[in-house]
Amino acid sequence: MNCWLMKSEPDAFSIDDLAARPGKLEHWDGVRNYQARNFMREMKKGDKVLFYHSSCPEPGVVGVAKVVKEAYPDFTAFDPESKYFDPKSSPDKPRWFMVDIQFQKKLKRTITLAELKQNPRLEGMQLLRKGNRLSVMPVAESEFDTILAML
DNA sequence: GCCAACGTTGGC
DNA sequence: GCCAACGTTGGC
Repeated sequence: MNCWLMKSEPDAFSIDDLAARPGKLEHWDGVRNYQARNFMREMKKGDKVLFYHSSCPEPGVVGVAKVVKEAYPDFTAFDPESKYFDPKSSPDKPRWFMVDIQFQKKLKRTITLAELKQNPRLEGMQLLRKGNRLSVMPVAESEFDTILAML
């Protein structure tokens, strides 16, 4: 069992949007970064995901989801109408992948980035590294538990 | 809106 | 393979 953190801009797709989806399911399309893609390909069914809101007034962890479908080709890359279209990706040779996640819970409040930074137990977290821009990244299980215990 | 950090592209 | 230019991310 691995743990992950996935970022989303709440204006584009928030934890409430996930909770409102039929079956509370969503395919995580649009990742166009190789490192993030590689992490998604490592994800296993049942892995836990921290849902993080970025680029907003109060960035931080807002909920928990789980992986319900392992990596498969991101079909938005094949669609010329999509903003995620990539002519270098094709159904025979897909370059980009996505996973499906399912809503588990919304936290009673946002555990803010500022709080995470103040917690000495989270010092090593990839999210807190300077200049970090990955939208998908691994989280140690101890860090995952530490964060949820901050509620 | 600013800016630091990082990834990607493309000329050489 | 190097590196400058450019685009994007994301906190503030």
